[in-house]
Amino acid sequence: MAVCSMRQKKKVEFLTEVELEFMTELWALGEGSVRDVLAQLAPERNLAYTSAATILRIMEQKNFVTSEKRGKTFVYKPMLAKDAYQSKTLRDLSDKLFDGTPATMVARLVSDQGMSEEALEEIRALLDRRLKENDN
Amino acid sequence: MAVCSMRQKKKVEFLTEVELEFMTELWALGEGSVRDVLAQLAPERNLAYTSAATILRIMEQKNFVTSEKRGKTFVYKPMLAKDAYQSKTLRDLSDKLFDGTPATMVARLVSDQGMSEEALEEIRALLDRRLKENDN
DNA sequence: TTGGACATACGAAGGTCTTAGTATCTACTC
DNA sequence: GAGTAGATACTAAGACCTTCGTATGTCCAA
Repeated sequence: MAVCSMRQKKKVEFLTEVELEFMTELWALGEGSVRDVLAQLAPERNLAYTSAATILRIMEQKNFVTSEKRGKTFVYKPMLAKDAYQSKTLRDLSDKLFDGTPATMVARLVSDQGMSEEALEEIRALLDRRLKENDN
Repeated sequence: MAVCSMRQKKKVEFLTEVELEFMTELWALGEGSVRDVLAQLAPERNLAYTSAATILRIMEQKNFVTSEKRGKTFVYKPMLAKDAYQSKTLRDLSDKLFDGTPATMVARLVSDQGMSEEALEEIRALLDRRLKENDN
């Protein structure tokens, strides 16, 4: 039955829904215990302590976090920077839903409503900087 | 046991991995039968005909596609435009991984490698157009 | 009308994910 | 040393996903 979990033949690449929720708190905190993470969640989340502990333990098995015993409790720390995970996720999404052309993705973002004029300006500034770099 | 599948209390929002794979082919084809979709998949995919049929039937239950009997076979058609699904997905990703600020997302896309100079130029042009519109 | 080719419907196996209960461990206190 | 509080480990239930086999249905030709 539970033959899996021991070794992972296929490298686990992406966080599940709940794992992302937890990782988001860890990214914000830098590191934290089960209780720390739990405290960050919305009050209406109502997740049992043992559930949170299980989730973090699994995340460690998947090498998304490391743990360090401090006193009698484990403190968990992300092994994956948020930036890096963002990039990885975008690459994946681009491949699967945007024909592998990230430009289409940006185009969709920019042409959709929901971006302020400042945000758009900011992005253009970024692009200009980037294009200038490439000239060198 | 199988209490589910009959009615769906929670509206299904996103395609699963395989559903996205199928939907991608349907978007490309416009519409198609089980056999049509199967033919579009990579040869090494080796998916049984009945599996493909099951997947499409489930997608219909979830209202991702509609079917129409033509002769003795069903022809399936997307109920969701690719554009719309792209937008929806980006919004979701922005909320979950980019603190709800799409600009961060574009920034990450643009600063990561993997975008050609042409693509960058193209996006800048798009932005310029967009910003000009806003001025009116 | 019977057989064959091809289609759909259903059920089930095996996997992962989420959640939480129960058991166990550890350290401190009285 | 026994008890208690708080932590971790284990097990399991229930939901959903992917895949496919088997059963059933339909149409056409000989």
